[in-house]
Amino acid sequence: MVSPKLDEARSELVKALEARMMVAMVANCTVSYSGRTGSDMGEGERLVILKGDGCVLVHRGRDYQPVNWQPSGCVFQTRIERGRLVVKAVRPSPLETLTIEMDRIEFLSAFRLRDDAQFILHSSEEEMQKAILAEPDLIEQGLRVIDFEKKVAPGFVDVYGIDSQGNTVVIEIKKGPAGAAAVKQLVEYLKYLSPTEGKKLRPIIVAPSLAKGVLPTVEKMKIEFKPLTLQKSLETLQKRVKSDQKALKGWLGEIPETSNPQ
Amino acid sequence: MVSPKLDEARSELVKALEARMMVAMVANCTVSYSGRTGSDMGEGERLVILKGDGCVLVHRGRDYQPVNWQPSGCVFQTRIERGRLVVKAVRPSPLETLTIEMDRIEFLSAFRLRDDAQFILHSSEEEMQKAILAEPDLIEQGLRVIDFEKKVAPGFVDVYGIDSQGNTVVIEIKKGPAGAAAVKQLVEYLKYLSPTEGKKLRPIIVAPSLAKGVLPTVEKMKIEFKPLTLQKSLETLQKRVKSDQKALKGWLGEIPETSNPQ
DNA sequence: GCCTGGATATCGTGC
DNA sequence: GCACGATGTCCAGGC
Repeated sequence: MVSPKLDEARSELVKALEARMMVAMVANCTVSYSGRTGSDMGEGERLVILKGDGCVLVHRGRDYQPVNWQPSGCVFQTRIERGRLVVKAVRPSPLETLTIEMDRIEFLSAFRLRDDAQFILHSSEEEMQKAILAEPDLIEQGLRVIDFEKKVAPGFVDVYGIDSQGNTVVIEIKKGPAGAAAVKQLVEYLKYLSPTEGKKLRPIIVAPSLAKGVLPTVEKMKIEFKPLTLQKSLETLQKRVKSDQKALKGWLGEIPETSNPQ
Repeated sequence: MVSPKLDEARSELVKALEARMMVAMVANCTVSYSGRTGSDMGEGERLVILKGDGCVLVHRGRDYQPVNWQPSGCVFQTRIERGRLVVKAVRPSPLETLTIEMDRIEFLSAFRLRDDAQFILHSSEEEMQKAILAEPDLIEQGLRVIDFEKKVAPGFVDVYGIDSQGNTVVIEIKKGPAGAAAVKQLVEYLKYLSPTEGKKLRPIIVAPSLAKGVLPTVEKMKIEFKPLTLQKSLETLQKRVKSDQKALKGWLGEIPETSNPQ
């Protein structure tokens, strides 16, 4: 619908929302929010999106973030008042209300999206951990991994192992520059771990780099730093997949054309 | 444009992006992201939004958040390859790439949004702080505020003052239930502050309530708790505005019809 | 339900 | 550019 009248737009909107379709509209409007805090915005043209699960987005001409929004689970009300189409989205808990008042609708479109695909996020810290588990030599020659996500009092040790000399190795992984928080966390874990009799406890931070201020602390606490990037981890896992496929070839006599992750 | 051919869609897209217009399209597509981490998503219909400032949003049929996105400042590339319209959005720093491959476009629309309005957010914690600065008696009789957002080693003290007995008062404000983090933050600040000779240091948490588990810590650390809601703060500020207006009336001989905050 | 920790967090501010 | 704090953070997982 291009430039519909307000009552036409309203009936289309109601129909679409009842059918749980997605609605996108471009309209001149004001927007106000009241709930955990409040906001107000005067007249202007915006892209308004209402989804079938009861969420709302109001986008301006720029910025990735919506200027106003409402999460899933809202109840919608529409009415026409003083020459304006008013759309309210009320979220029950916490109680908050988004009110959009439109006086000129450039455009309205409703559609249903057929979409069964899975979204797969390659969480970087997890990939780094997988790479270390698959190839402990990434950290150092002779390291053997004993456990991972090992529970200690305040949380979980990322990787827990023993080096070639029999010392206990405790690894904290960070995907970005390791900051004070990471160091503090590792130090905290050390309080609850003891080395084998006559051996050492070797805390190691694995990350692409160390943040600026933490070097003194790291040295003082005798924490080692082993640089490892996400890139390198992914390469290692890739190689690993290939060598697994070779092994499969020996086993089954063929290599699958395409791998099917997840 | 409804159900355009890929090359028609591409030329319209290029034209719109060059004119820095916003483009919204509904298309069957795959999306992959590579950068700080990575993601992949198979075939499905989605709403794709490209804005004039170089940001991208990919929305599915539900959820407030986009499934994939790219912030402002991206460079767009488009090409047709193996019967698919490929749109790449590259962000230079940090280097990350979002790739959308579309094989069927249901719908494409380009528009320019005229929007000069200001967005006004009534940030709650700030309002509470303003209320305390305007009316220190909200906390207790005789409190005088010395400073706010006062810099101490790990951060900023929300409000810093002296009570009627000459003791130093350190206030941490929370708009919601004050949890362990708030208490820890306040305790941290105390390390870097000393009371006047012969006087006490009084740490106070100001919030609508205390979170469940923190009462023991609060008592142990001798932290005081003063309940204050956003509502009460706003009322106080409102009254303040009115009394300012009365003062103005005495001064100028009139009251403005509507206040114009911000 | 409350609380804790992670995020492709984003975004602003100070250095 | 980097580090740090605030966010209507949102969101999942645990208790």
